[in-house]
Amino acid sequence: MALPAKYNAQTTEEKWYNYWMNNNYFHSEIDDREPYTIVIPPPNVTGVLHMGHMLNNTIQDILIRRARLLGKNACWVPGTDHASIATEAKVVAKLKAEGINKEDLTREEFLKHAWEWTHKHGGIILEQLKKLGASCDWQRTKFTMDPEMSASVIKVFVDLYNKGFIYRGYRMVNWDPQAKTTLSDEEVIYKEQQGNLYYINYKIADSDKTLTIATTRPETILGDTAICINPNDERFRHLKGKRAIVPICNREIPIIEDEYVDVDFGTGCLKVTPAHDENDKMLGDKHNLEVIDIFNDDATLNSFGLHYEGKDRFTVRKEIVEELKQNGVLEKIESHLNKIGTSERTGAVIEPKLSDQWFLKMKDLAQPALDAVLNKEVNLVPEKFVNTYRHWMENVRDWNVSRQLWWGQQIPAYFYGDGKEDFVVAETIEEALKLAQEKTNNKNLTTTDLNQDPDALDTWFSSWLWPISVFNGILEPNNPEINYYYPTNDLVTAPEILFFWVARMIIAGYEYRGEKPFTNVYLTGIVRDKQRRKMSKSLGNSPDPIELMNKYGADGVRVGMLLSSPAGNDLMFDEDLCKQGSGFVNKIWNAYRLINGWTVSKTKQATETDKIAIQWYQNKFQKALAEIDDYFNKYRISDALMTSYKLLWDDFCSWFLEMVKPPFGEPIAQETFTNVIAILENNLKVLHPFIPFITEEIWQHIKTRDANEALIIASMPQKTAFDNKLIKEFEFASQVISGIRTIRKEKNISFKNAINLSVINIENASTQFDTVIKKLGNIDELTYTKEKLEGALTFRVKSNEYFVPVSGAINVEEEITKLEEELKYTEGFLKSVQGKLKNERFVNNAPENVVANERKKEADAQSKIKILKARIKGLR
RNA sequence: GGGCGCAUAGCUCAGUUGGUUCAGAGCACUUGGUUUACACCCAAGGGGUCGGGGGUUCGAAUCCCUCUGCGCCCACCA
Repeated sequence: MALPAKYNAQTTEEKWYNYWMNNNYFHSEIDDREPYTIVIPPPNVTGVLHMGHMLNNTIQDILIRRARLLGKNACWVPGTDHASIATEAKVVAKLKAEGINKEDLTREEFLKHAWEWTHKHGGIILEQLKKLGASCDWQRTKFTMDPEMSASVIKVFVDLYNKGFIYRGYRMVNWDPQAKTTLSDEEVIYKEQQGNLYYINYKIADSDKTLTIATTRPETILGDTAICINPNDERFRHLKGKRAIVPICNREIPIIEDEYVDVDFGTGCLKVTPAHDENDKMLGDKHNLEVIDIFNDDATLNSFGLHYEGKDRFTVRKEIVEELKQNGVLEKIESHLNKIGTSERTGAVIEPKLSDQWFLKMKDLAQPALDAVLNKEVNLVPEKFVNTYRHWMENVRDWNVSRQLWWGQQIPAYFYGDGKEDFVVAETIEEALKLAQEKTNNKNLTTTDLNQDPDALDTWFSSWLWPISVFNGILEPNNPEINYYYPTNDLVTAPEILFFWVARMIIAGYEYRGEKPFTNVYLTGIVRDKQRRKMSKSLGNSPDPIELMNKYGADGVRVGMLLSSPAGNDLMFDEDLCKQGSGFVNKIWNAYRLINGWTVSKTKQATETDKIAIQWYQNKFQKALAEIDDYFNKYRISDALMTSYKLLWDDFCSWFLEMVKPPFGEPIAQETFTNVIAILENNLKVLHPFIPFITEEIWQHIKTRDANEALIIASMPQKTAFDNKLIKEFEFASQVISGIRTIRKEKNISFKNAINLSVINIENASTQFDTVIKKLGNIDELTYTKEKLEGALTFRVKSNEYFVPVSGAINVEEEITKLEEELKYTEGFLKSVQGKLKNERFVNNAPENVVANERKKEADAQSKIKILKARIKGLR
């Protein structure tokens, strides 16, 4: 059947994706085979595909398709994350645009809007992944707020509370004044910012003296409840036991002493604001200081802000500096570089704030997860992340799991009174009531007396269960699915979420399954542009993946993504790489067009060239297969692709096909053709994980197979031993062919003109590739001789000398110069080898085989020099 | 401030436990080639003091020290 000259990626890719889907090839069910499981890092439900997803999911699809071809029961579970803060922010913004304030809605009303939004915009990203070719088991698609997923989260919260791991604490937390919620430490991004250090004079009570403090946040002086000095600081001995007066509000505060204060920083006097700084809180607790919170939830000042009440903190900073200046208490302003925390989601500057929140004790839970990585039950790839992981786990801090949001799992804590301890934790309100009745000894308590904590749980508190909950392993810990598919095999994700997610999944795995959640964690790099900038929406430097796939085909983009992304290293994305990818697809297409165009003869015998070519390629293929296998074991996917790429392009197309290609107009022997097809099929299998569409297209086009089996579910070629000697001999022959080509080029001898070739075979090179040399070099007669051929062009491969007799004079001077250059090089080489051998310490200390090798090199060089000298002499 | 990592060709990167004249790949570049699959092609080439300096060793891109320049993670200096 004739093939179109141009491969149409668009229509072909859509065709085969539908075919795979219709035949249910992505779906996995429990059977006798060994399972191979990957759970997708669930993207935000309302997100759209970006280049990071492309890289990530390309790798996952390669792994899953390869496992499928290797005969495993491959199961790739897809799904999405409710992304509480990000999604809620989007919904709030959308409502605002419609003139609706979240504050004016009830929780139920707001959630209705949120679900509408989710249903409208959710899952787009999963559809986009299909275009990439992702062979996920879509029947298993999960969402972190599916009923049983949420129920798992609630069950785990209650369980951890009952085990004493979860507690409620009044603590300094990271407050995002824009989203009006707390954040975990990991959600705070520190940025360097050029700010100022303000020096402010405080009056000392009952004295006309002052003291000067330095602060970066002058607006917080209204919340000051002490001044702290170092007890060892001689300069401030006179301040001991005194009191100071806060400017503007004229409040009298104590001067306390603590060695925490750095004598060398600022003025050595520290103002203490326990409500708005973690260290100040520590000092406050230690010295029993009053706590004055001066901010509202949106970081405007409250009534403690006096005449600044209602104004934003940054506005107040400017205005208060003015006022201090006018009052003459502003000593000076210095420029100061400091780090400020910002919200990962909203970008707002974080305000440390004291509030009641829920925390998870991490220390004990983290231990098995730390051990698992250290003793390699769980492998991090690349390994350098082990150190980072260990450091974090050894210093892990308690996890603030509550968020002042509505979108997410509501915390199953029920309050029945105003006291700090007047609450119970239970999976349902009925159970809560029972517990509350017991706790209060009040049988008259009803559900209307119970108020559920309005806060929702951190998104990561649901996603840390992902590898378990997608198989319903929390609610039904003994169901067959979880027992079969868990632990999963590989996790492919970005290093940015190593702590957010990966570490916590390992923790949850050990706590709830007593077992690791996955064996290998492959951490991909960050996708950057050519200027090394991280690709992001705000910079506008990220190409649209869908457009890329429209332009280069999904196969082309997959290859493009991989061509330069070793694990853990950032990937400098360059659209040209996709072009190279589609070029590769085109190359395969054309190779098949060639083969498909041959006429096959049942009577014609396979030629000697055919036979040796097939024998060589089969060995070469096995060698490549072993290499590819090794690369996959090391998660060096790009290298595995490059090996497959060169195998197809160089070995298969440039060498093999050229060898077996029948002369123009002639048919190919049936036997040879059958072998060519088998070899092509093996290549398609190897390439399928990388470029699934073009390979399936060609596979399906070949009509010679027995069963109507799809490539996606075929079996990888069996690995066998290979003859490395044969491969080496071919390399030698290919160098002879290169030599002929060079001569042709230098002397302007067209390939169409056949030439003769004579050889003095000192290396005793094998003759089995002679017909190949004749065919690819267009050699008429290939003869072996003992005598050099005068007046012929010459070249050498190792120590063999090749002669091409030509009519017309050769340039003797040119020949001599060439020979002399080679002689000089060889003599230099010999000298360096002999230098080594003359060195007694080398001969005595180096291993025997190394010395023997040097001796062989010496002998080879000596004989080569002899030949070269004779040759030069002959020419003169 | 603490910890980890990187520096090899114009670009992106390989280079196992020191041992072939070990300096390599892909892309890019130069030159030549198209009636017979592919110019998204074929062939032949050029190109690096392995960041600087010192040391260990018979021998260093590889091990040690140091300097320089980057990157990442963690951390409560107002």
